[in-house]
Amino acid sequence: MMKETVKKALEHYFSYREFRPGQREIIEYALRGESVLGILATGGGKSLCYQLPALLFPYMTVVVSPLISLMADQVRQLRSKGIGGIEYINSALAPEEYKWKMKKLRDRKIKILYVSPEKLQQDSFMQQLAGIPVSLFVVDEAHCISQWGHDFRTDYQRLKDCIHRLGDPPVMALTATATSDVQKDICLQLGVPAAHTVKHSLNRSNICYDVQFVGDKKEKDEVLLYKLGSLQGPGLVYFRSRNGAERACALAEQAGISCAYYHGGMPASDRLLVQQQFLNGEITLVFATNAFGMGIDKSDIRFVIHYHLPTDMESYLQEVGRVGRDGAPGYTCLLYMPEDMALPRQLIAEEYPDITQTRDFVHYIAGHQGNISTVQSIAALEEWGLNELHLGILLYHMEKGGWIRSLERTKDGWTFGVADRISGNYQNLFDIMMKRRELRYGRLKEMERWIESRTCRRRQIGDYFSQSHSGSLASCCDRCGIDYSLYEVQPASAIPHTDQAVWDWERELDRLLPL
DNA sequence: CGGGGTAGCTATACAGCTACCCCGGTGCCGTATT
Repeated sequence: MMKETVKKALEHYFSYREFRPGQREIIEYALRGESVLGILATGGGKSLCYQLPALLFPYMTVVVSPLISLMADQVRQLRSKGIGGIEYINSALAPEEYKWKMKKLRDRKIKILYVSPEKLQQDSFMQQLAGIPVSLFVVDEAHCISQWGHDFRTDYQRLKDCIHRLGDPPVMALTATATSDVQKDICLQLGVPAAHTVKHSLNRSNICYDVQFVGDKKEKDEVLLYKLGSLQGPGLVYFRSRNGAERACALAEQAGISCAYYHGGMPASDRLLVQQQFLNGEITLVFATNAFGMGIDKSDIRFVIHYHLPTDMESYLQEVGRVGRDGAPGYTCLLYMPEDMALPRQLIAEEYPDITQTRDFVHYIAGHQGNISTVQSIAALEEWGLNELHLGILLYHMEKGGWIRSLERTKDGWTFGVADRISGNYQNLFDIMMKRRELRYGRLKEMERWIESRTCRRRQIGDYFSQSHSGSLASCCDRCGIDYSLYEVQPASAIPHTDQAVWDWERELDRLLPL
């Protein structure tokens, strides 16, 4: 009977007749009122997993989403299907809009509510939300809990209390990538039994993994330009610096290629424009930092090139995973020289405060025992040289250690209560952060090992996810051999490469001297 | 950490050297009276 209803809803709301692999299983957990962790490859229809049960449940479904733009997209998509009662609440709302939506919330007229993890840490908001019955608590892009929660956006590690305040509704965590460590972290943080995990093979058999070793920056630029000229688009080139993305974009423009760049330092309107143009096919090439990613729902990306290294394999796999979602062959290439390790290493190093900063800040806090205290971000920068991120990390660990409580963000800083008796042992606090940093260096090292390994790259990725990945549809990787003609604009046989033969000499040789 | 840019040096001026400094990612977050 239940099955009948679900099928009907699937057809009625989403116009699908059948579920895609994994969807039914995940939905069934939710309908039974049980928590679940769902791991579905990108483009596998993750949102449907919570949207469908949400429409069948009597009460509201709360969806935690990492990006404001992502919330807006989802709301728009559902509304376009004629589904009502879908709203998001975040800092992007105008005051009147906010008031109006809060009223709608109180009147229990919201069926699916999208919020940021930060919003859930706001006590005034939580008080209102806690008065509304909730049928399901969803964490979309749940790998953020592990990837961002420990340092970049610590509110991702604070969701458990929110769930409890909402009356412990069943939880649904969804993501496209998760190693066993990340799965453990997610389950622990959200109280999902580890056995309630629905996971499908993450092997992307249509992706080719190439790594090209270069001697210096000049050669890297040359290889990049050659690839941009020969590869079939649309394509994406990833950088770890905003400058790098802009520079390469200018270089490509000089070479007569139509393209754009994208990074977090641009005005939102420009970012949206580039994203839209790329989606519409008006631009077929984007030079981007890791800001470009989540919410880019383009299925026909044909190549992803990495000019710089990410800080770990998971980020790398997420980024290359954007290629070929339509199932057609996709080419990925990492351009690498050993010096490239310096940049991600430094990015990791910069993410944590140093020992002096930690000591001074702890001393300050220790001087306010038993009081309500506030710290302004600007003051923290002037006083202790702590940027917004460092301050957030320190407060997060102090909260965890029980030194402070009722931590809340204010307009331009933080407010919190300091415990009566705290040890003030900053060394301990510092060690915890350094342990985390070492862990991140270790993950960068894994990336280095993958690059330098002589064996099949796909197989190693499988090992990384504790799965066995072997089959590939087209070319597998540079260690197994690549048929470049699959990815180039014209088949190599039609137009022999002449002046670019430098990059292709091995293949050229093979062609001239069979066997 | 280490590459890239540049100021400063030399002292016919030039071009070329050195020493030094700079740079390096991801996103939320204000409101309020039912």
